[in-house]
Amino acid sequence: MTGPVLPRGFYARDTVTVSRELLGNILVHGPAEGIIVETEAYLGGDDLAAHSAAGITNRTRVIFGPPGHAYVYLSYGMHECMNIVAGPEGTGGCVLIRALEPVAGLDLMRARRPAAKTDRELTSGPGKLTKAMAITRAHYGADLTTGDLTVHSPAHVREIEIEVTPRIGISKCEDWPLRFLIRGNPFVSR
DNA sequence: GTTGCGATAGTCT
DNA sequence: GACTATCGCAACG
Repeated sequence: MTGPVLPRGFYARDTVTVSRELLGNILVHGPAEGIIVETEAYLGGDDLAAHSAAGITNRTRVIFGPPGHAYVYLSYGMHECMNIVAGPEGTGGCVLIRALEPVAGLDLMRARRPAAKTDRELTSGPGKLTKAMAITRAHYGADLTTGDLTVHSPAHVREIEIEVTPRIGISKCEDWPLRFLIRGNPFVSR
């Protein structure tokens, strides 16, 4: 059960706001659905940890396009990671989706993630969730407001507590507090 | 429960 | 040619 698709305007606000408010919303791809429980903000401008810091290249061009589109890239040569372009067009901000709480299509996810020994391991990391949700680089540039891959508000809004920490796995701007997660949720990474 | 390490390929210098 | 916005397994305690 999900509410309406988040509109373009949701994503057009500043990247940190979008990162925080994405928590609790639901990523939907066909029968597979998961609540977003952990995100990271990657800013345009002087955030040297962001891929957009390299400027507009073949890989990063979608980050500088209109908000609400998917930026999917290959990490460490084998895992895909999914981001959502945020902020006004041209600013180079995006939000990395780091973890989901699976809510529908669990059997499908288990089949796609044979390495997961428990349901907690299905989507508790950026490379894991793309596998479980069948998100690939074919979704590069996909419009999340109209396509088969969408983000919905929840049918019933729940009160959540947001925890803020530094981002994971980077070697620049390591102490910027740009990782956001739902406090106490067992499906967050690491 | 934790720590350490190798795999693997696309992207940029 | 170096460097990754990671994961899973093996070897511990």
